[in-house]
Amino acid sequence: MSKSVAAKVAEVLNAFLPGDTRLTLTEICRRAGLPLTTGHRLVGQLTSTGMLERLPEGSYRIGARLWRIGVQAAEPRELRELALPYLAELYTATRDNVQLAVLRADRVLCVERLRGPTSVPVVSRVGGELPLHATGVGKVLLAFADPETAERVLAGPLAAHTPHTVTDPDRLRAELTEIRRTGLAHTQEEMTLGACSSAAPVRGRDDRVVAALSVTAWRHGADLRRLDPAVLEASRDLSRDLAAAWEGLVQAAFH
Amino acid sequence: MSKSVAAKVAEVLNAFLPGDTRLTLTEICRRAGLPLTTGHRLVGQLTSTGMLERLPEGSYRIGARLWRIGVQAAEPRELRELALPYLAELYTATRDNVQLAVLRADRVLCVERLRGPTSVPVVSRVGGELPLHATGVGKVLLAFADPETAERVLAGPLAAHTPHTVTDPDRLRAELTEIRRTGLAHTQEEMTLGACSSAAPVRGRDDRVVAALSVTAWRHGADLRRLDPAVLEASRDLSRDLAAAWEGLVQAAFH
DNA sequence: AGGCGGTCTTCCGCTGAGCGGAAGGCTCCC
DNA sequence: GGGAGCCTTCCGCTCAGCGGAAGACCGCCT
Repeated sequence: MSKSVAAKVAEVLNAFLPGDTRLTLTEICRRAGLPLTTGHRLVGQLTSTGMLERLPEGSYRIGARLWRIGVQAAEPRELRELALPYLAELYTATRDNVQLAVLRADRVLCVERLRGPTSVPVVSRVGGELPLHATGVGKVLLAFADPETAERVLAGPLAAHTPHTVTDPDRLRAELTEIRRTGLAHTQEEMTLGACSSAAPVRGRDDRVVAALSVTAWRHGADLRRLDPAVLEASRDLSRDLAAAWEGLVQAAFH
Repeated sequence: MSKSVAAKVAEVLNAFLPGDTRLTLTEICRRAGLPLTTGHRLVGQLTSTGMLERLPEGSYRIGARLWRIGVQAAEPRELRELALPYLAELYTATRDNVQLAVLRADRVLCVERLRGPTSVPVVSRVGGELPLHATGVGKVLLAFADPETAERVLAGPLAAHTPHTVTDPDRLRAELTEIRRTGLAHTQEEMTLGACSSAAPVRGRDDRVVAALSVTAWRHGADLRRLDPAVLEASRDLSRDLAAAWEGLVQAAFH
């Protein structure tokens, strides 16, 4: 069965990965699995409609129109809109890299990120993915995930991103147990050399963990645990607000 | 000439306007100008690819996959990423509705918005549009727009959103002159009854105004001008950071 | 119970939009 | 000059896309 045009359009758009500021037509076709002619025609049509934009030197990037459509997605917009003020306070308190993430397909999906001119550069990008075992938010999400998810991840390949990445499943299980006990996760140069983080869960309805937030700082800064109180406070305040928001939605549904 | 499938896909996605949490299939087809059968097929294909999501009660919404694609759009992502820490500080300082906007097709395009549980509810939505003449950010963008744009907007219909909306072009011209002089714009219940705002320009390369930021608060709160220092500071700091970022990009391009 | 209005789903004969290999042009580099 | 990589255009072929019609479902009202 041949692929529909709409499916090909999706392949073209999916060719753009987080971090790709622009792609050549040839690279788009390679990633989308389309012949050049077909890709050329579809990319042209998507450019005409504003979904893609062509740069002066000939390559393409995601268009502003797609941004306007994409930001309307309820998920994860509702979460990030509620979270933004707490992330703002956390950023103001720490002046470091603040992040909000959710669990998606056994990976960390970065929903929002705040960093200032003096923040540690990190690899996360909004809309991008990171591994669960090597990031603060990832460890939190893993700790509070259902046991099947956790075991599936721990049984899978655990890549060493730096010499400090914890790749031993038993050691990770012990860490996850501790995270569930304390409500806090830490990493020490496990994803990026020099970068350490403190992370905590964000709870929604029925105390379920729906996200995690974190601060990432340079290792040689002050003791990382000094970030814990601010992280815990943001976690608590956002969780409370989410619960209230859910309650409001339930109230609205029944009245 | 008939419309290509890719163009129809764009029409379907464009049917979703800011504020539409979900649409029925029939409404999507109505807005996209498509027969039910054609729409049904395309919407089904877009749902299969994750661009749209179908809700249990049968209506549709923008899918998370489109969010992930849309957030990669360089414009306005680069601006908002640089702006976020300054918006964060402005929010923390004021605890009110903070907004970043750009000029797009003679309208205000809301690029980012921060509001907390106690913030004044406003009509702006990320990705949504608002009029130039009735909002703080709009007046700033108009004041520093090229003269043709300003005259075109002032010559066009100036809707009265509340009884306080300034719709007299000459009065608006005088306001714009004052805004250019002081670097600040104010509104008093012109867009929403009860809501007042203070706004300032965000400058990029060559001192060009590329955006505007604002705080919106309840009228019966403290005197609005108390917000001015924080708004001006955020405006100044962000503009400086943007200039430095441009400089860095220029340096990178030549080395 | 029945009618109405709105929604969504499926059918299926028809046809032109979509297909993509080939050829060619352009730019950059060695 | 030649190679590599990119992008553009052509054009004969064909089946994916088309959409009106019919029908199903649901909720509301009388």
